[in-house]
Amino acid sequence: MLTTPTPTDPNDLLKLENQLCFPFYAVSRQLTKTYQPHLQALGLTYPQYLVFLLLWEHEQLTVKELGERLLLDSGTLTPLLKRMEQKQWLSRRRDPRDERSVVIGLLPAGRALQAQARDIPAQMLARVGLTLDELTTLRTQLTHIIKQLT
Amino acid sequence: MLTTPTPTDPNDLLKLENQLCFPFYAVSRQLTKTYQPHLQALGLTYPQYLVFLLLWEHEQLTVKELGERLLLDSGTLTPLLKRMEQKQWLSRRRDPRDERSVVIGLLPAGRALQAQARDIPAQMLARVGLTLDELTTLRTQLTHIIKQLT
DNA sequence: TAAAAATAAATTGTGCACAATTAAACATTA
DNA sequence: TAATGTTTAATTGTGCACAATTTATTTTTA
Repeated sequence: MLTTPTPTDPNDLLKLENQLCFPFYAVSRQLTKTYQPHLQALGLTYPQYLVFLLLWEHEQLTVKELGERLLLDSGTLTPLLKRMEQKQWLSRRRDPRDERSVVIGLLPAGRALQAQARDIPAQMLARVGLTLDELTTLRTQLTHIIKQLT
Repeated sequence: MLTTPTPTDPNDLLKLENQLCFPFYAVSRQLTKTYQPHLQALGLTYPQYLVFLLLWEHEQLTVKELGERLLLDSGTLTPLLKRMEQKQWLSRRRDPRDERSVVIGLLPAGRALQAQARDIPAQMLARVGLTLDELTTLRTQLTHIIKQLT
């Protein structure tokens, strides 16, 4: 045998179908598009929805804390939060005890959106067609990859 | 027993940690960041790299075909391809047999990049720390989700 | 405590992503 | 074949993402 056992083209790894990362990139964008109609009804974007998920749970968080949890920096968050502030959904003020920090606080109009968002997760789950088990397993794997890369 | 068997807060589904989609969103962005140093060395962005993966394999594709494979529309592709054209990596010309279509063709400078990109997939694979088996299984699942959502 | 280092946001500039609209070419059909 | 409808890109406008730099504040250290 002079040929290799599996005569693989060395360029096979550079084909789109063999990429690991493209499926992640594609799924992420398709998921965001699937959220679109639900979120549009509330007048918010997907990243803004993520900010609300945290604020509905915590009421108050600094920009730094939001950034750590969402893996976003101030270059992304500052303009995004300013847009949300303009809609009276949240407040932005310097922490008096540390003027470097900006504290983001949930306002009544923002709190009121939670009720309207309540059914979104279940509707999304139905749409992707995964069982709760599959979803949990997948989430564990993804969380592990995130930890690996961060 | 007056309480439910598993007394779950109805708002639990609206917590970030219980989201399906955030991990996808986060993994996708972290992966792109991990590509960054490799791609920067070649002077290209991640979406531009994806275009090259297709052109290295097919030499010529219409904007429509690129869009179908990458799930991107002309609003994204047209300016991206114009930037790649400016770097002499590819050509853009109308199809003489159907003037509606624009054919993207690989140019020598673009073809030459393939050699420099050859090691990127293996380095990325090592970086994410998945076995080839895990990767294959994951890719199958993701491809299924994409089909489900598209 | 004065100088140096570190931290937190904001700013600047580039490049996607995508919805919505427009324009041109082609196909269909009345 | 003229009118209608469809297809393909390009355009316009908004909102992320992120690298790199800047500014203000706080902490550390000499």
